[in-house]
Amino acid sequence: MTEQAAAPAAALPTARAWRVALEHIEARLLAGDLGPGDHLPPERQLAADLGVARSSVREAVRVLEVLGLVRTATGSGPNAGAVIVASPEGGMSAVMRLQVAAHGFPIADVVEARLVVEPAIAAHLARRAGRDLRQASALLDAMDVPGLEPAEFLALDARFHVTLAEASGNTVLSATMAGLRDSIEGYVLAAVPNLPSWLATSARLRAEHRGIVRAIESGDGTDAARRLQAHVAGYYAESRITGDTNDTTR
Amino acid sequence: MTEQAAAPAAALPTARAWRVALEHIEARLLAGDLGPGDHLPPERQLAADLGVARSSVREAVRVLEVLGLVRTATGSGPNAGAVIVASPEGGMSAVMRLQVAAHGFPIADVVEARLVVEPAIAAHLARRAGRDLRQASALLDAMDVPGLEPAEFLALDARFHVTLAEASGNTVLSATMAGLRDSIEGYVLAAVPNLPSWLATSARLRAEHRGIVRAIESGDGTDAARRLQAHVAGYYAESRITGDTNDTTR
DNA sequence: TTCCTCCTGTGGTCAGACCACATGCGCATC
DNA sequence: GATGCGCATGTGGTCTGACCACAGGAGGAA
Repeated sequence: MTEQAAAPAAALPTARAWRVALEHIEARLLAGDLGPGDHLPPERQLAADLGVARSSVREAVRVLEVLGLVRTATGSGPNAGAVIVASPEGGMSAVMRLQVAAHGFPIADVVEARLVVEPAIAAHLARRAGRDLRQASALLDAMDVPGLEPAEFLALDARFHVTLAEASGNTVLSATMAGLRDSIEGYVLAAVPNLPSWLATSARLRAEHRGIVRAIESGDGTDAARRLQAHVAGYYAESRITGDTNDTTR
Repeated sequence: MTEQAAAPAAALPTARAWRVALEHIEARLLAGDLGPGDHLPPERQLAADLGVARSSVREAVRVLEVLGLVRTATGSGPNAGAVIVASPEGGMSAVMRLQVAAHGFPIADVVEARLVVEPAIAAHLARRAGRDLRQASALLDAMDVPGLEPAEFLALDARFHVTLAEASGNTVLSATMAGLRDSIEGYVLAAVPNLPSWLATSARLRAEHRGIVRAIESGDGTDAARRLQAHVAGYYAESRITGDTNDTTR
């Protein structure tokens, strides 16, 4: 329906100017003409080259910025301008977070996706040679500090899970995991009061984390996946996360 | 260095206007104030309310549009304006496709992500009660038509895999799968000439598809996952997909 | 009652201007 | 000749105001 771009070829409804700019940049990326570290042409020049207004170019650049493809900076010099960075975490988080906010992604689906994806990552990680779990272990040590606030603990917990995904060495998997986790961060925090006992729960989570790391290190992918599945599912069941937050904090 | 945004708290560097608009809309979404089907306020009014220029509001709306959260239309009446739609496929595809183009997502990582995610989806689907694979089966029937061009066949193949993900009933998983598949579509097509024999390969793919559906229908998640893993891995190995396309077609 | 016309409000785009900022050249000074 | 400082320059960020195309609906004319 919205795919009029794939329509025959007759009377294309005057390609929108910002899309012209976006596709121009995408084409230059695909052609290898632009790559990480390179600067986009100045907005004014790009506008002149493409025959569109600068505001249209800016809309395209804005999209690229939110998607994590470019970083913009004012001023002059090598650090100024729009630079290709290709850091996907921000973009994945943005799309998932906003889709959750707009009810395009039900919370339950995000949780379920974690239950599908994360054990698979753990199993994959267990099979992977040369894995390095020191960073993840360091986070577990940090979580053993007594007296942590739930918010602090859960922040470390989130980092732990994302770090595991990063240890897989796969940018797509880690960015996806980061997005999944970020998109429901607010809801996870809001559901803490539902827990029967924060102390008991946090202790259990810490023990489960250690067990997961141990399983991965021993190369037992099946066990790691099973433990991770139970770990994630258990917490969500206990905290009874729903979509009713309405406490946006910021 | 560029992280002056994370500075103490003093003299926050004047939040960028477009971000103000974006966060305002996100907050209204989170608060349930806006939902699918609702209209965003007119750009001019939103600009006046927030004390920013209309161009800044437009940048925010543009981001939302690319992320698949709103659909915009000119004119007047119920269908005009910016309407919340929350269709995630477009946004996921956009972020993944552009990240691949900018070398933020190596092709190998996308392929590997499929190898991790898709078998997990299949296993999850096999365990799911009330699954409906009729649509997927119909696609397989369509792929049995003799004389299909590789491009046609692969388009159906892509639809089959995405349809399987959709059958899981999980919007996050299906949108992710769609994004993964879309992001490397061009490369898959470009690698067809690498195949030793298209006829033999397509025949094998068709047989494997049937086997996968059979495994899922029989509820054997382990077998379904194993078959899907071998199916995807086998094709990529045989077609020797690389990141060297440089044939952007459009 | 029906039909047609024009008014209205919407997004889409453009043009031009100004600002804040970081750099680095070039001049004045030592 | 070496050194230090100030301003020209070019960048993104923002605002203002204008015009266009379009779709719907109100209102008048038949």
